Amino acid sequence: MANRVTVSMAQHRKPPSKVNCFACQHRIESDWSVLTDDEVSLLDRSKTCRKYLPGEYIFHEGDPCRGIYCVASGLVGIRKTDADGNSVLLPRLASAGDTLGYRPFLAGECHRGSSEIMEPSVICFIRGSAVKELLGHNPILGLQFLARAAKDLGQAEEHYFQSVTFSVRARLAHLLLVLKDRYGEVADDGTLSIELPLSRKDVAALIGARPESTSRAIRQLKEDGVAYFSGQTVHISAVENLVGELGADDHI
Amino acid sequence: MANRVTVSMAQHRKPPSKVNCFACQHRIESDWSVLTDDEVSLLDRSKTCRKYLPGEYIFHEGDPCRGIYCVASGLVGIRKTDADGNSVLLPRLASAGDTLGYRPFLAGECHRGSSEIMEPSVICFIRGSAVKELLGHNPILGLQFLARAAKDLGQAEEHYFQSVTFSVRARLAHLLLVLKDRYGEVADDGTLSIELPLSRKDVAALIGARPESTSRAIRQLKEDGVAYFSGQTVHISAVENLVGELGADDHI
DNA sequence: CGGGGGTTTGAGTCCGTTCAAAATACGTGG
DNA sequence: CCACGTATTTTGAACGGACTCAAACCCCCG
Repeated sequence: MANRVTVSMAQHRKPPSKVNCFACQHRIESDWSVLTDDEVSLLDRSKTCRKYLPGEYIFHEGDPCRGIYCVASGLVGIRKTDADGNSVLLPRLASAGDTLGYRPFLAGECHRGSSEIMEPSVICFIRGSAVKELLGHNPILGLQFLARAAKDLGQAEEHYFQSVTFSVRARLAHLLLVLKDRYGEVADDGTLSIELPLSRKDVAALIGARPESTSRAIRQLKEDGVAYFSGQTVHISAVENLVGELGADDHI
Repeated sequence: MANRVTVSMAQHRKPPSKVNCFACQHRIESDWSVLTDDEVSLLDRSKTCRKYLPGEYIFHEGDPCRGIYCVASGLVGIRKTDADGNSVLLPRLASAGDTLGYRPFLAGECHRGSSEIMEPSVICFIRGSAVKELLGHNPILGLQFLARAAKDLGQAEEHYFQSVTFSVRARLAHLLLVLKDRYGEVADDGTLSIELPLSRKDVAALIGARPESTSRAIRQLKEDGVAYFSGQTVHISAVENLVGELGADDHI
């Protein structure tokens, strides 16, 4: 039902740039769910919200980290660029309810990547002092963050492992499997279709490959009947095939 | 003073497999430094210690995570293996004072890699219930772990980035730069030499490459006068050269 | 009906892998 | 101390995947 309300609101007007933490439905299933009313109130008072459009940046590599960001709606990625201009998107997209920049904040470091808006988004910034106060006040919040960090660390190590052992094609298949949970829809005939929130270039950056290589991998998957790309949407007849791309390649 | 006692003990006999947390000199510069005496006492009572020899495993991929491990001495690596038998060492070696397996424990997951002993080691196992109790009792410990996890996450993402953008040669150079802090020694003439605690195969697994490729990269570095390998020791005349391998390749 | 960016395709090259063989190091027993 | 067998490391040649550069294509928008 809450879903329905949101949808109808979206039809009337864009999400307001000033978000109310109490009303924020994402909060209750985020790390912030453990806060008391008083603490939520502090959180609410300590934040500033802003709308962003695709291509904009929230912060840049090397910027000092003065607090953390909370995605109220939209989608944002972390981009890292090396000296030669090679650019990579870290395989950790943040959407509504996700916290952004908590890693450098907690490690006491500068931002190590630039956060780039991929879809129109509303982002809340929470002052570092408030985060510190909340962490000191409510130990459970720290444990929430800890579990989150531990999960993200596992993901990151998994991605490292895959980048070293998987081909571009397998990494693409894996990306589709991840995106299907968030952007996939099952049609009446049971086939799965995913509406990618990303351009080809960004898909490439996400799997750590050039756009050309990604394009070829896309064609291969099409030729082998695994996934059919047309524009931003992907059609998949059997998810098992995608999974098969990861494990044992094709051994009898 | 506690320092002096430990050192003189080490001169007489091998480190005892039963380690005393109070006397452990690594504790004071680890996450556990924030514990009170009572808490250290609990820690001490809740642990079991064991000696391990190279090639042994502390735990295996898929094992349930029943607690965390503390490296009293030695060196251990985390190995991940895929369906085809490809094996990779995560670029996160644990030596004396480091905590092992805290990630799956805090994320509530099974072990995602096997921890393999690289040097003769003494490892303490701390019961999960005790860790939970300590975390609930002393919020600062949670924040310590949080900062640790945040740092490790940064490292992991950096390694992902490098695996995608760097060549084998550059990754090897980077590994040397990391190992020099722990295993490097500066000779009288100012040159640096590193005694690698790893076989070639393990060096290869650490940078995510085949031994053959690693061997060729080693030869290249030798031919270009950057680093001279002979057996397990590496001689480096100018560290700047190593650093140069990372950034802008050779642009004038 | 043109631009113009993003995407795809093609050809050539480079890097890293694979497979196989030689060389070196290492431990053990004579 | 040397000889021998094994395991590790290095080398070589051939292959393959991914990258580079360049051109063609497509789609969206003016």
